[in-house]
Amino acid sequence: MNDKCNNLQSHIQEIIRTEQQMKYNNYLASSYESIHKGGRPTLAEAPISQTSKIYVKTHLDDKTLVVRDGYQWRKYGQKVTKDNPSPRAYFKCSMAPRCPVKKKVQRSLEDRRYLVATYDGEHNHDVDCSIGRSFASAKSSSMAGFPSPETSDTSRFQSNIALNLTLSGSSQEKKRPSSHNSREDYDHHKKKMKIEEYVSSLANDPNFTTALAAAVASSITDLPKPTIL
DNA sequence: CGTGTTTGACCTGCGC
DNA sequence: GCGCAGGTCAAACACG
Repeated sequence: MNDKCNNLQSHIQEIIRTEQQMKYNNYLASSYESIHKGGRPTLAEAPISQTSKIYVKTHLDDKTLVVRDGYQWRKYGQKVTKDNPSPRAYFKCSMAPRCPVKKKVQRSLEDRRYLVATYDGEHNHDVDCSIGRSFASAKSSSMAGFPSPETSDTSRFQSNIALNLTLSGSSQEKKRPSSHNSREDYDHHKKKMKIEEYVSSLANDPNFTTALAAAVASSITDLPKPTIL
């Protein structure tokens, strides 16, 4: 057990170094953005619990601008903005008829592998699917069920991980009722393939393994969670 | 047929 | 007042 703890501790040191590297990368991205947004309130100035921003890693050739966060969104517009050649997509929360939450999704100018999702407002309802709940619980200890305001790079980092965990519970999969026989088998197979794909991508995702290791470590020991300065 | 997406038009706020 | 850019609307369209 002690050996395992020692291994974990040394692994956590690596994790912290990795996070610091990520923090630096994210800092570059946000600095670039604030410079180019001119006049836009800085994130620290933005009202807490009203606006938050998360970064989601995607494939470069993925043009869907879809950020799967456990909620159901309806796209209502798309624009190409002046400071970023990638189109910005506008979404409204469609899980509740009167939910005021909106989000904007645009590929990061600094690092085009990342989508930047900006959330506006607060949900007046819960996530009603199991995946959504797992999304919320994945963030449970330090975050609410909704992406927290971007007050630190840690939150952005954690949001990124949480989002990757929700991939199989997208709106695209939620509504088809189960049918029978070959159709059911086909759907099941398809779902299985998808899950395997996600699991494989998670396994290869250093962010995920990092967070997993930290969670395991903190549950075994009383080590504080890694923090970013 | 219901639901979600696309996309051009329109609205609004801001700087000059 | 004008022009620009971001945000929103809504008709047309696609899809299951």
